[in-house]
Amino acid sequence: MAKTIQAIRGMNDCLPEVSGTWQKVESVLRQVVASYGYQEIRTPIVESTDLFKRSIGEVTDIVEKEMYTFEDRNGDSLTLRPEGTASTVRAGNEHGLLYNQQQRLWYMGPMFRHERPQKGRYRQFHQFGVETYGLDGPDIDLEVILLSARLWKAFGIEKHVTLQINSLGSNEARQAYRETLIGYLKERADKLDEESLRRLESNPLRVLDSKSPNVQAAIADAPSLLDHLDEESKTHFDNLCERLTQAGIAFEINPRLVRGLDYYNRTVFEWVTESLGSQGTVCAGGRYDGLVEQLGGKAAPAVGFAMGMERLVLLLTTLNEDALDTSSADVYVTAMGDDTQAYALEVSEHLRDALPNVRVMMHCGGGNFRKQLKRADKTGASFALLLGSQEMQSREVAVKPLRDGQEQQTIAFGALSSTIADLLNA
RNA sequence: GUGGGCGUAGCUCAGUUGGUAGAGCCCCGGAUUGUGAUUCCGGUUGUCGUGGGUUCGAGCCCCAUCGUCCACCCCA
Repeated sequence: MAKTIQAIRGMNDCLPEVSGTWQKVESVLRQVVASYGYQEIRTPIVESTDLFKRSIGEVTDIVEKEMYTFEDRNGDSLTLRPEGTASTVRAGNEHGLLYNQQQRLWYMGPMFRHERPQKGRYRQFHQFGVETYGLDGPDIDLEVILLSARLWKAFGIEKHVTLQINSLGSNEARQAYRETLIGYLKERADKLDEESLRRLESNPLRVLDSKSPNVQAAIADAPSLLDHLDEESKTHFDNLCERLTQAGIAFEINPRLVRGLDYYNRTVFEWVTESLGSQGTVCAGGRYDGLVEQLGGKAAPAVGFAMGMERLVLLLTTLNEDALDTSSADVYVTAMGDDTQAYALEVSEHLRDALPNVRVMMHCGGGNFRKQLKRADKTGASFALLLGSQEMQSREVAVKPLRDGQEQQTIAFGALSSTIADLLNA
């Protein structure tokens, strides 16, 4: 045998046993965003490397060591997109969608980051995201969070996710706070671990959510970001919290919640679950009012979020194992004898004409009824149609239920589609 | 990038102090050539991840390497 070739590390095949779940997830996502009037935007998977350097931030891990960057044949540096927001803003600017306009957009597709694979973390992964532009009030922050909350309900997992929110304030206020925090941390440098000392230089706000109990104990009384907000951001945040409460959305204010991408300001939020191991953030987002201008457009406020679809699917399948529907047919058509083939085909095509949403699979490969019914059973079909010379001569069809104790019945060809429709709905 | 666990049949896994490879599932055939899922009988499944080393002899011990899973880190 020739040597086999494997998929690239961290890039997974989506096999039939889960592809049905993915399709369901995708259709629920589309339906919910449509119900809020959001429109889809599709952008290329490959972008100019500079786009991500300028938006995500030069010194972030994503840009420094996780991007799939390569040189095009003409020498340009290209990158497989590691996230969706930068591309959306780039496309919006390029086509004038963001110039003095309000936009409510969504996207869905594969993203690429060269990380060590782990549960809920892969090198090619999929994000579903929502981005809004031209709206600066807390009302749109609320809408975006409300939309995400509706998604959990639609998937029936609202009990397994919790909302955490925070405000990063204006860029100026955050800068000032950053200096204060660095001062505080440096005073306690002897109590910090190596990891935190490194972060002190690269991203001091990240020290706040260190997992080390020793570090947490040492910084228990660290100054809070929320006490250092500028007036406008504080009003914005208080207003959002109030509206969330009015809307009946439970949330937890987490002053240590910071985002890993540089472009965020003011509102940030995360939906977190306990059921996924260490990659527990299933959806995260916030406001990024400076990015549109930073990428060359006319300044426009923006809020959005992104959701990890692998994490969502993982959550759905671990919480609800028997919800997996791997059946491939509703009706399985069997035929015995060579001269019945044409009749079986006629029956199958007739059903597909009359009932386009019913999955009709016709047996191929011959064999006796016993063998054909074994196949029928394996597809998960609810009914088998048995077509032999008797049925063909009388223009009838034997309908055999496979999933419950119902009796087999023989009906006229003309009554077939309506009978099948009734049986499947019952 | 760092650490730990695991790599044996298509799948899930046994495999004793080192003595030449096993079970269940799946698949195929039959009991039953016009009736599945249940039952019974029979059968096929292998570069033991890869490469080296130790040994009379390695699935087992040693080294390297690749893959995979989990955690750190990072993030959705």
